[in-house]
Amino acid sequence: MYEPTGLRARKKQRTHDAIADAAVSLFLEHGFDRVSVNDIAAAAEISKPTLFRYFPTKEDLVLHRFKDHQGEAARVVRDRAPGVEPMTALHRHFRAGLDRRDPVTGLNDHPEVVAFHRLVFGTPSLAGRLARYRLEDEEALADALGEGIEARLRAAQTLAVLQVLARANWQRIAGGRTAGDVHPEAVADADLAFGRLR
Amino acid sequence: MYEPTGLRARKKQRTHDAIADAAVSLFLEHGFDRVSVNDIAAAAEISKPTLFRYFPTKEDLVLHRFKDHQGEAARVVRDRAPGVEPMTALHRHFRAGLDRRDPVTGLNDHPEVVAFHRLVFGTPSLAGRLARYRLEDEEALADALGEGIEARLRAAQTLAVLQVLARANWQRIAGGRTAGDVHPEAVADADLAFGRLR
DNA sequence: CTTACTCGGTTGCTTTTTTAACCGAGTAAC
DNA sequence: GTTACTCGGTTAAAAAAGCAACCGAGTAAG
Repeated sequence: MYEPTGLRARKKQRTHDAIADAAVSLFLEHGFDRVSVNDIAAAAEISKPTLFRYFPTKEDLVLHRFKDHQGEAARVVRDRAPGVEPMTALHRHFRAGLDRRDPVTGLNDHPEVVAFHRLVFGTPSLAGRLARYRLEDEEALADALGEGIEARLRAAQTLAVLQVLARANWQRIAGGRTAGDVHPEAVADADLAFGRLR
Repeated sequence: MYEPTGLRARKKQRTHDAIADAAVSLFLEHGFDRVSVNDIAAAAEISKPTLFRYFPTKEDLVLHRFKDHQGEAARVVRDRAPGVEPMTALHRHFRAGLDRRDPVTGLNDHPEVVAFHRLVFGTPSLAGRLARYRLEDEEALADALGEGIEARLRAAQTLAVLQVLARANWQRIAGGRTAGDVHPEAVADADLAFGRLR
């Protein structure tokens, strides 16, 4: 269990971050469709093929931030402590996300995060790909929950709930309120939603 | 007459500078012999073979600054305007160097330059290589001045004069005086030396 | 006298990056 | 309806960089 911290790995990490940072900042400034991959490569001082070696598509330049959370629900269920119900584990996990203002919960009022959110959901192709990611998440969660149609239904309902909760939080933030102000309602919403889910 | 300003060239230039800067600053801090090429490579965040791809020897990490001036005297003579005597061209060139405080004239009191000077002439292996560079300069200047033993003698005397002038200036600066203060004497010395040379 | 360092410098092999050219789809000009 | 763009994305070849292992000389310990 060793991670190579050689020059190669370090420079790769830096290149990756340089590309992602250049891309997001250009997208936020001009909009996703008005920035070409050539512009990004130039800003990051790398060539176009190199850009595509780090990110398979233009959309991934934005969506890679969600990739870290890919399959998270399934993982939470699979790694839960013995004796804990799946829905309880997911509830606690979401609650912890709220407490630490994890952007995926929608409860984060940093200007960058809000602008990033607006970028993603204001760009159809990005929102579309995000929806497809959810389908994969659903499948993975279904597998973690068991077999058959019942597991699938519960997985679909769970992810739907998570999305509604996050969206509700985000809309409140977008309305001008602070994360700290919204937090109690967000917790209450989550309690209610997960209670109903059980 | 176009210079390729692609990514490749730009990054090469940056790597070159990063290595040279890291090396000189480490040398100034700890001394030439107490810094290994491994230390320099680590500080510049490159591998050892890469370092030697940019600089053939450890000494060149310091002396590359003089390489820019390699063969300068010969060039000045060869490119002089028609009707101008070789020694006159060299005299004017040196005088111009004094006016712009070119470090090779010794008339520069920037702390970095002084420290660098002390580094070079306080390290035997470096001073030695620098002397060998002078021999090449002499040959080139001799070729520019003509053929036969006479041209060689004039070349040798000329470079000797240049070195004496620079060393005199440097010693005055090392004594604590400023470049502006020393400048008139440096000009007078040069006038005298080149007058005698003709 | 061996053993085991360190240091300047090199060698071969692999990985990464650049370059220039290309593809297919869209789109504006004439 | 062709021409000539631009854009997302790919390909092949060549340059550059990383890595590990080595060489030969020096040097200190036992």
